[in-house]
Amino acid sequence: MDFTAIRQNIEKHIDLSEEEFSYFTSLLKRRIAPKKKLLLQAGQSCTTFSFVNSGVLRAYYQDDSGKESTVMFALKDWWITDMYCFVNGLPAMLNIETLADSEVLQISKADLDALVDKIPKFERFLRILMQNAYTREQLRVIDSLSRTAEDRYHIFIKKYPQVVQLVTQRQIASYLGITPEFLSTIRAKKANS
Amino acid sequence: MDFTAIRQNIEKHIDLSEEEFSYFTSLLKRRIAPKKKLLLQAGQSCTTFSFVNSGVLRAYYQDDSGKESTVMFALKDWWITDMYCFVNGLPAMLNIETLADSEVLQISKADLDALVDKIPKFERFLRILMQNAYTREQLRVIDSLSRTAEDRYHIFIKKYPQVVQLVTQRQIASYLGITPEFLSTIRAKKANS
DNA sequence: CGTCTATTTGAATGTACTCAAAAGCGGTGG
DNA sequence: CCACCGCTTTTGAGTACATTCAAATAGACG
Repeated sequence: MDFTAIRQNIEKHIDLSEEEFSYFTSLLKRRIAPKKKLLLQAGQSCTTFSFVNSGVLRAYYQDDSGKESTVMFALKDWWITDMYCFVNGLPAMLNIETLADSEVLQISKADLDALVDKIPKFERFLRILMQNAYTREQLRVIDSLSRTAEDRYHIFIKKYPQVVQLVTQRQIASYLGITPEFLSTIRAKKANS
Repeated sequence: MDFTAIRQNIEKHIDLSEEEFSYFTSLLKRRIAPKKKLLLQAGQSCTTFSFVNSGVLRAYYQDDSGKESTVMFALKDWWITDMYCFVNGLPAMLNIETLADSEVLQISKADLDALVDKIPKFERFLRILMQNAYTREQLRVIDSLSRTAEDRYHIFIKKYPQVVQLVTQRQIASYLGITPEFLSTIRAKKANS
């Protein structure tokens, strides 16, 4: 298994000895999936937290009418799960699918709980991860409250240019909370200006 | 100073000895403010994290045109700050105002950093706080993407009935991302059904 | 009691959606 | 290699949800 990326990801925030790191990696399970597979399905128990080693994933909510709302995209170096259901031990509300052939490194909730008890530095690591996730979502809320769909689209492509290359416009539309048709008109408008 | 509420708040998640707790409280500064005062103003440096001991606060973003978007309300037992700017040492983007006479207990960023180094249990406490904040915001994003304003209003009054008593409809509208006029028509509709 | 702000109501407008149909694009099998 | 299939994107017409602006009414506070 290739732990280069995950090691860098963690050591951006905490320092680990070789023993600590190899204990950590002993808890990881590698999982690969081809494009268009569900790694997590709404209703299933959500007991793993995944680090993206390669590929592209998308977490989305699907309402009763079938409409999808994209919660997040995850490229290499991102962590992804249905955090609400993961921490509360509830059945997943979200679906997580691969948008390309992907490889993830997964840790179970039980192992993660044991890890933070054994090595408190991981508690800090997770605190920082959660802090960043919180502030990112809060900024997204502010954008969704204060800006038009057109502005949000331009902010999105500026903030996540790599994602734009890898996902469909339908998926971007569902991240922005608009229809694919309306996103198309926004893009047409931009082209003529 | 009355530390009953903050002690309970923390001991919901971690256990502290008397020494640990009194070290923690030695870092707190009490601040009281009458209704309609700004505890934090956009542009100021944002170096404190506040626990609400009594009263009601509101954090909001104000765009260039003057339009306000409410990010959160905080009642007794809530923690509030402009987290993004607090953790990154940036000037505040948000304003935080009292909606009633209020008392908060504040800890500075420097003291909080020292605290988590000294007592790792606080790292866990903050991790849980951030986790809850993250999942709460994520649910809010999902609601804002997948539901109409009318649904979001009904969800809001069900989820935060105490808040509804204490804040104006204008403020609720700015939390939902709609105009006060439109919230009024939603309410009228509900009354006739 | 008077003033100030919040809320309501209504008309006109704009932003975004629905539905339908056409055009584009990528992958697969013959 | 290209023809076809399925899916995505575009385009357009009609509609619904939400905003703006203005004015009336109601509440809160000194």
